[in-house]
Amino acid sequence: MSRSTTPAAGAPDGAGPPRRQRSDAKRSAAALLDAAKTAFAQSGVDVPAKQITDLAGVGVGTLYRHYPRRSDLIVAVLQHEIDECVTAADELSSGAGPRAALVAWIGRFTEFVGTKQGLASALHSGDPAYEGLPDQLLEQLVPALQGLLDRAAAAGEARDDVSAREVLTAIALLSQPVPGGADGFSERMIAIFLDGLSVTG
Amino acid sequence: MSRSTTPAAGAPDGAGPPRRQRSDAKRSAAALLDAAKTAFAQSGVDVPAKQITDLAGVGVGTLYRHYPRRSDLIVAVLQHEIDECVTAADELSSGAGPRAALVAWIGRFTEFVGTKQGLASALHSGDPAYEGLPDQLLEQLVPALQGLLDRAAAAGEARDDVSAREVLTAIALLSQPVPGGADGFSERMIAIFLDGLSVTG
Amino acid sequence: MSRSTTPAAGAPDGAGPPRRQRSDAKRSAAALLDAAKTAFAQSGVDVPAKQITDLAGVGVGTLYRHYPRRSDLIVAVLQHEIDECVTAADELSSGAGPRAALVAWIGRFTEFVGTKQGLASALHSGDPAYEGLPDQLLEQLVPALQGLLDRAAAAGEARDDVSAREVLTAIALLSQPVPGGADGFSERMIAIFLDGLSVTG
Amino acid sequence: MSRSTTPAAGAPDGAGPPRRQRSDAKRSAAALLDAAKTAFAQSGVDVPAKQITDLAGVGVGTLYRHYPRRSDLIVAVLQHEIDECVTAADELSSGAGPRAALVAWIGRFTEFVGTKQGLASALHSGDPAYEGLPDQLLEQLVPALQGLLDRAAAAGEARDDVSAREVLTAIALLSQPVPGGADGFSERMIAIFLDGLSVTG
DNA sequence: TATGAATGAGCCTTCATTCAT
DNA sequence: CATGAATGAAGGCTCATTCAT
Repeated sequence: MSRSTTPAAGAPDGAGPPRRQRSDAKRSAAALLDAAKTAFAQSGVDVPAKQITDLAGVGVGTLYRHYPRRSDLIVAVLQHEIDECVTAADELSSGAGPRAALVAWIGRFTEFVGTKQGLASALHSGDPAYEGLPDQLLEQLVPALQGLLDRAAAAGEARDDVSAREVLTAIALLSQPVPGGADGFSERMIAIFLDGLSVTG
Repeated sequence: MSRSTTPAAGAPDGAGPPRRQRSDAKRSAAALLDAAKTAFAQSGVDVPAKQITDLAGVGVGTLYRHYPRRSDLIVAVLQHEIDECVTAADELSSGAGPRAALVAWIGRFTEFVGTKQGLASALHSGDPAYEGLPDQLLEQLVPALQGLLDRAAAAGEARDDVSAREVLTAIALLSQPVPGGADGFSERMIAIFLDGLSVTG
Repeated sequence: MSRSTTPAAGAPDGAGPPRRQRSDAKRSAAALLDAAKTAFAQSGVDVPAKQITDLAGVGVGTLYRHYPRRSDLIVAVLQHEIDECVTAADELSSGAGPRAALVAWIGRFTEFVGTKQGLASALHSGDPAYEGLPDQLLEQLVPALQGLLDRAAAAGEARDDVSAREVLTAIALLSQPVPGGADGFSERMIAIFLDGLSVTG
Repeated sequence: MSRSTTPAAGAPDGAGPPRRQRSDAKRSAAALLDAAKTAFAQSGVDVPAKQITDLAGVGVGTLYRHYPRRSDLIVAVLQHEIDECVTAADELSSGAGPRAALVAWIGRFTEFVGTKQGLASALHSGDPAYEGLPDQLLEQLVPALQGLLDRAAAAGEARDDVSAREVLTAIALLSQPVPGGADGFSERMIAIFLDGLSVTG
């Protein structure tokens, strides 16, 4: 009734691709997901929405259409990566030896967690939108690790009084990137932890 | 030479309101430090300044006088606790056995880190104000742990190819509170890590 | 001359999805009109377009095709009801006695206005799109009332120094629903007003 | 932690008064009240906050400090005027004759309502913030009118089966400014209504 | 020195409007 | 013709920071 918006915004960019090709909404959603992943990694979960949309090459409105709340975006990003991680476990479990497979997968997981810095803290922010989220995500990874862990335990190469879930959490913590951390810090600390995990005595 | 150096203990105040007269700026600074510690713990480092000043019972202006930048406050809070932690190490080192002392101090440290959640992420935020800060703080703790670690290594109870600094960092990570974490999660994971640390083979 | 003017009732449609084929644009326009009437009543004239289109079961684009500006929709809604009101006057004028017919029609009009709450304020919003609109709409009702009013005046049952237009406006105002209004408030106040109108002295 | 606001905004306006004189918060609140009154009258209750603050010569923040919610401002504006209206009643009641006083006060009230257009609709918006507000405001005016009404009734100049509250509401409705309204429209319609009110038969 | 009112930049979010399909 | 995804301007609101008192 009152909005007197200027008729059109005109072309925002002479150069870019021929834009707005009704590129099947999915394109936008995916681009946003990707942009968010990058933006979150660079600037944390509180990164301004504008930064994400610019990176994705879409308007803010599009972000809100696909991910009404910030948490929706965060969840989507996490879920997307978790999926990849689970897949990796399947592939690894049918390959190398018990210990090797365990180590390999943990390496993959470490990599994943390493780029998720801020995300974790968002999950614990108390925002009701994340209610049970960490748990839910973690549960998807538990089976992946459990299999590998069982094989190792069966081979006498791992203690059996620790749950896959706990190991997962511990590894996740040790995978956090640290400022003055020399290269391979995470890997070496995780190795020590795994050593402790092998102390079956 | 007879003028008392004490800054006018009996300032004239007949007129004005009974305002907090010359109430030693230090009082404010301390109150703010305390309030910040609490506020940070409750709401993270991004807690609104107002919340801190309200808690401290001072005006915002006072916060800015004592701690011009948010980082100044964060640093102060951390430094304050680090000091207490270092002191504890001194006391412990001259008490129990090598391993016991090590474990005890790490327990103390764990406790400290456990309540600092958000602070850590602030340090890694990339903000130039924290340039080298984590390092600097860590360095103060290194000597504290190194002594305990050396004693343990000398007694054959710890590998010697890991620096005190690395152990400190690893423990700090494992001390992070986790959401679904059962009681004693941190302690148990740290125990496993220490087990790995004892694997001198 | 043998070609049927009916626009291809049997359009080829073998391929595409069973889309609403040539579903008479009128259907959409009508559905929108109806939806708008409801939406306006519920949420005022500023109700988001989306809400109207959802209610009508059409896409936003369709709304803009039929009613480019919000005012077009508002005008259409009002016009639609005015028409019904005028029709009612015709029927009533040839029925009951002077006073009874007048009262009856005003009752009908009251009902109409009562559900138009927000619309009125839109008309007075200063938006050039409504320039002269209220006048135009009002003019259509004037004849309807004038006849009834004249009959009453002729019978000495109404003063004659007030125009049908003014009466119409006054009644419209008194018909506005009021919050704490007891049932029949409008009716009773209008009755008082009509009493005043009868004071021919 | 992240806000990198440019240090200062500099002087927004070379010409204006020497600004920011700590002019006793009340000054701001009053200026805002006044500006709001004007802005509401000109552009309705939904007028952008910026428009109000510009008019008041203060920053947006100041608006939110004094009136956190839009409704707070609306209520304040209304209350302010109600007060003046009530005061007027006191003065009038001890002056002219019964009917004259009644008419005079209603004139005053009409004036008040006439400039409140949009406000009324805000009160009926269903926003919980206005819960009971109209009632509350109305109740303050009821005693003012009741006295005048009683005097008139006692003098046989007004029917007694209508409450002051109802009269108040009816008058308020008739006082609404109408677009094509000739000068004195409200007054004349109200006069007719009052005539009806005098029909004691 | 302390206070807290004022400021305004910046971010979030909604929604009118366009336009590719 | 209809659809609904995309866009981006507009406005709400918060909160860091300054500065008059």
